[in-house]
Amino acid sequence: MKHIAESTVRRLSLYLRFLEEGEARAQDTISSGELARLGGTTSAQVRKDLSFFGSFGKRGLGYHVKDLIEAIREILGLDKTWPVVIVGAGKIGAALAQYRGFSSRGFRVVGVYDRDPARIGQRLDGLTIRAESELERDIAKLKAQIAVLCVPSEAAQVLLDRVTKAGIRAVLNFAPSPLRVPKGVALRSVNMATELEILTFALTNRIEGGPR
Amino acid sequence: MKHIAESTVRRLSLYLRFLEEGEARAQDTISSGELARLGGTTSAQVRKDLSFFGSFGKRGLGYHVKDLIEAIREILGLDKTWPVVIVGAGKIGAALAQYRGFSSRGFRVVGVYDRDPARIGQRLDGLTIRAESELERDIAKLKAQIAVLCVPSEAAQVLLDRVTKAGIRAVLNFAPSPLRVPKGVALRSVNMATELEILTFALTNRIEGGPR
DNA sequence: ACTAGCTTGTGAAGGATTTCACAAGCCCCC
DNA sequence: GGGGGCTTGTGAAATCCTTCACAAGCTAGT
Repeated sequence: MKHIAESTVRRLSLYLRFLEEGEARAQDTISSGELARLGGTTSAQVRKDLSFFGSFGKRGLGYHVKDLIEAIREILGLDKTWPVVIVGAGKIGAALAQYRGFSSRGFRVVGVYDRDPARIGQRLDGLTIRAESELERDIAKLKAQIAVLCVPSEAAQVLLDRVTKAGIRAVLNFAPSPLRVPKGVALRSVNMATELEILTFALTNRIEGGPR
Repeated sequence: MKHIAESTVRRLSLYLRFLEEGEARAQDTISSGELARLGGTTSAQVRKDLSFFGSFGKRGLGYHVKDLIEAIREILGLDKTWPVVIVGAGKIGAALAQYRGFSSRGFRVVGVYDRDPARIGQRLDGLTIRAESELERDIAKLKAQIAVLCVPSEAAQVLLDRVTKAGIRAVLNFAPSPLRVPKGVALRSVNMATELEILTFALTNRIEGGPR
């Protein structure tokens, strides 16, 4: 397959949300124009995004909501349930472990890990915080391929190396430090300070409308 | 000033982190090549990014670490302290209110707000959770221009409208719903599910190396 | 069956961002 | 004071992404 831009994947995720809302309202079909309006983009963009993966619409009618939901779920890999482990049960890790928005989208948090003995054994929702030393065994046993890293910067690279060796293929990192991943492992980093800094840049430089 | 790409601002924030680490190690100068290696980009990219704002280096030598730190801080607007209000004291809001990574970068959380009477009055670090009804008065009094929105989707637009009316000029949103902002207000949204979905897309489509 | 009115899918154009490549400048050493 | 070895700053080229614009196709109504 041709290379797909990250911006395209991000928009597909967004369209999926609108489609699911439409489905909940018993909406039958939707046009590229309506999806565009909801997502703050153009109808051509919506059609182009979808066209990378096939042709899902009917000319004159638009897209059948249920069919398009199914198609995008499959494109994004959401047609199955993904077990996710959360590494680090501090404030952020604990918050994410209990975040409802994951389960509704096909993700299931199957383990939360920490190195602090004071935290091990505590319960978060239906999960018990486990010792970091169990990570390797659990990842293999649970066949988890996705890890969310919520540990301090100093510990991030070591833990990333450990989980990738144990079989993790994708990592969402919240530590504000650059990480190296082995080839074949996908990494995304979310840096809260950077997000705020993009905002202060906009404020400082008075850009009309600001970034999106 | 010419329009600056968001990707450029994001990288500047990253360079700043590396420069601060260099400063902590008493490093005196740094080349675009070294910054590029740390940030996973190219030296030409680093130089181009900086060139939009001026010329900060010395040929043959590189950039003076302290000077460049100061320059980038000024570009990003980090040469002052920004008061930030957090709206919503659920799991994510509470975690962010106590997040250390903000204060070290010039942000100061000056208020945390919730509508739930059970939460109002509870303490988070040095802050007391306050009633949402106090938002307008406090934003004016504290001259806060930045708000972090950590409320459920249904409440997000209403609260965004309220805080922008009260003087907020930039919003970092964690609710997974699209928001409309008045002109002149900057908005960024972080959607945890979308981040994971970009990863499952990469896993499903076996893209070499995956997204960054 | 034909027409009017939409809407898709997609090449081509346009715009934005990244990479290339090199002249110009600085430091250090001899 | 001059030369060698680096490194910056920046136009130009290349690549990537978005928007344009239109032929083709579907539905509904008559």
